[in-house]
Amino acid sequence: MLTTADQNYIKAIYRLQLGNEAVSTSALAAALGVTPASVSGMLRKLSRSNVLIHQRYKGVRLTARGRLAALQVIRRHRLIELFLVEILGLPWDSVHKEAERLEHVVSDEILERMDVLLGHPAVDPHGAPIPSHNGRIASHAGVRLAELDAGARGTVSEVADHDPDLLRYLSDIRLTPGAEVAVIDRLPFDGTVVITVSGRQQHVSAGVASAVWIETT
Amino acid sequence: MLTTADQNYIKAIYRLQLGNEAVSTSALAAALGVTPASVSGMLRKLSRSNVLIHQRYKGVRLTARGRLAALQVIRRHRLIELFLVEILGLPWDSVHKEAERLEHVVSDEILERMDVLLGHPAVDPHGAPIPSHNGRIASHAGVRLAELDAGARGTVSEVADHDPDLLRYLSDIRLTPGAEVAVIDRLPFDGTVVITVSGRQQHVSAGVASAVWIETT
DNA sequence: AAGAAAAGTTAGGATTGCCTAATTTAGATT
DNA sequence: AATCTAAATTAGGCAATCCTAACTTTTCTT
Ligand SMILES: [Mn+2]
Ligand SMILES: [Mn+2]
Ligand SMILES: [Mn+2]
Ligand SMILES: [Mn+2]
Repeated sequence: MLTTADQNYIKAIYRLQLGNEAVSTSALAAALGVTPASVSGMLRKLSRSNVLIHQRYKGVRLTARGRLAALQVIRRHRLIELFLVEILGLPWDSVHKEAERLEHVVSDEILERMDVLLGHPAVDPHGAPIPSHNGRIASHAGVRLAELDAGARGTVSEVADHDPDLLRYLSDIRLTPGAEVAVIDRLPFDGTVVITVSGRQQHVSAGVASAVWIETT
Repeated sequence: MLTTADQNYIKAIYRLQLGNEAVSTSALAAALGVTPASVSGMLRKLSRSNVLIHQRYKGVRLTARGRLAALQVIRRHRLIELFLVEILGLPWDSVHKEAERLEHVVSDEILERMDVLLGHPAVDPHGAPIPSHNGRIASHAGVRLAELDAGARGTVSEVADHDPDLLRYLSDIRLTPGAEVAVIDRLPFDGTVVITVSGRQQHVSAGVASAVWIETT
């Protein structure tokens, strides 16, 4: 059985591996908030349970089993987030942290009930796709707002979910999944993007703009 | 901070301590499914954090702090059970085990939302009172069905929540909290109780009858 | 290509919570 | 009061997961 720590490591590797290159020990350590030494130890242990392949000094990759395990944890995480927002009415900026704990303890039966109650939803509160039971996941359609040029328009498909402050700010300026956005201009010197969202014109910093994905229309 | 193990120990001591005598190491070990040696170790640790007082070879008692902590965990447990039954629609015989894990990881914010959504309920799905925030709890009104004599009548106030098989059986025969019961007879030789519940006459064994509490009318 | 810097691993240790086996204490029996 | 038994405790270990410090390997710079 995979422990909570195992699941967190596997999930972090999955996220860092998008693009499919091997994940470095230090990147993992940074993502998990532990020391590189701890990561080395855990990787040795996890490779024994065949969820990943670790090449000493070269990095780590999930196996098919590891990838499935990661997607199942992500499914739990995202369903729980949506449940907390939709059914319990928690603010969307706080549910990520909650789901980070609950994803390891909610039973399959409870998760199934949540899924049914939510009507088999396709995306979480931040617009991220919810993987299916067997690890199928919709591919990420969308470009970072930071990469769009003046004249582009589209719909917000997803926003980064980690930072509560950022999420509250995005709520404030209506830059949430589903919102219609038009890019008016991009300032060349610092990447600030000038946009129109729900009728209003806004300036968003390059940092914020790279935390928002747009599906162009 | 109290760990999951700490909380389970404290809760078990609270339950065994009803009546207020000190709880023995072996009783605790049996309740928690660990060895007496493990209990001795944990008691030493817990007494350092002032939730209980352990007199070597004499037994253990919760302090006021420990009692409050126990009641807060019990509050979580019971609210979660009710939430799982009422909102998620899980069967009442399965929620105890789920709550046993979730009680340690659900945040105060989530718990508060559950409480509101459920309308500040007074009892859990098995009829057990839900302690308040600050550790106030309704006293247990009711006598075991096993102790009633022919002619007695009343309402089921609570049933034992641990055994799923027993709970399914009680559901089957309608002997659930709120049900009206009349005692027709009690067989002297083995304690079997003959009752009427929702129009039907039933024989229940002494074991079952001692798992059901009745508030007599 | 040599040396320095960065990245990664190993060694050794802490903590938590459990175990078994050995020992000690309390309480009951004679 | 001595002895036996049952209960409880201590001693010594193990697995998981983290840490710091020391060492090794890879990569970058010159
Ligand atoms: Mn999230
Ligand atoms: Mn997590
Ligand atoms: Mn229960
Ligand atoms: Mn528990």
